[in-house]
Amino acid sequence: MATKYSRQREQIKAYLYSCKDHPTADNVYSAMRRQFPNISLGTVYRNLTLLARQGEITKLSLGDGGDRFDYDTSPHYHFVCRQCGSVTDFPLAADELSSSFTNLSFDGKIEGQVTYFYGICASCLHNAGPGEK
Amino acid sequence: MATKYSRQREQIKAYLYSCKDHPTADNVYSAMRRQFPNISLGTVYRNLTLLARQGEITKLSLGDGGDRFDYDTSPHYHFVCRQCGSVTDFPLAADELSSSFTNLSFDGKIEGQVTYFYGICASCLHNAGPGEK
DNA sequence: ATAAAATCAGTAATGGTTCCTATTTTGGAA
DNA sequence: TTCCAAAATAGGAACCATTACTGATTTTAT
Repeated sequence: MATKYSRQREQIKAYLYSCKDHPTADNVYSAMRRQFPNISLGTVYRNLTLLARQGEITKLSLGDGGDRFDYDTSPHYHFVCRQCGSVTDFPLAADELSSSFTNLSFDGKIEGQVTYFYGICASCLHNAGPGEK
Repeated sequence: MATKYSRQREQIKAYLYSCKDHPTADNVYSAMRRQFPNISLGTVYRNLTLLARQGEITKLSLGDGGDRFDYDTSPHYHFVCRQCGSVTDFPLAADELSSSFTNLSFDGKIEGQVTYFYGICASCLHNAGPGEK
């Protein structure tokens, strides 16, 4: 259970911290193969899961496609483009949403909330103009 | 493109409308096999997808496990129990949350929002008391 | 140095979902 | 009614993301 050092995990973390986007496990795998040609996809998954469990990164389950991973663990929201699939940070302060439900009649223990927005991103909106695909 | 009648789809819809929980495609498949022993899982998926596209039901993608389907298409939220996996309606009026983000500086087209809550449901909380599994 | 524990690469297995094909059902028109 | 094209079906293969298993390798405390 004690976590030992591993070059692979170190690089995975470094890669995530260098990313503005929100890569999938497969994106990370592709990037890692440049440095570790023999790295296994399982290794990528294991380390992403471990890092997420330790709170060093966040795992995003945004419906379609694979899960994504975010180096930014501060509370914030995301926007998913229905057309190109891109995931970007959403400029809405996290607690603008999450504050209102403190005293409602719910009998279970509320631990958290998942919220994301979807639609068409700016880039796809502009490219759609003159009828191109 | 014109939708034709089908007994299977009719029964799938009837089953969903009789459900208080939020069954998965496989739940629906199991239920349908009682009436159509040879029904195909593909048929269930195709019809659930069709009904969702036509707005007669709602498809819920709540992270873990398979998608779920809800006969109630009115805007409302859900609570997912992290322990038993149950999905229940969440007693928070939908527009208490969804109103705040009209005039923020976002350049894309916002079409919708996905929000759900997670934690431990009342039943799991109570059963966990005396140390049983 | 050494040995236990953690991690690894490689690969098989899983679960949920979609896709394909030949056959059957539906619904409008002859 | 009967005929026909479109839509739907059952069955099964294929697909994708993820997890599980294995025996070899690396890390780290002694």
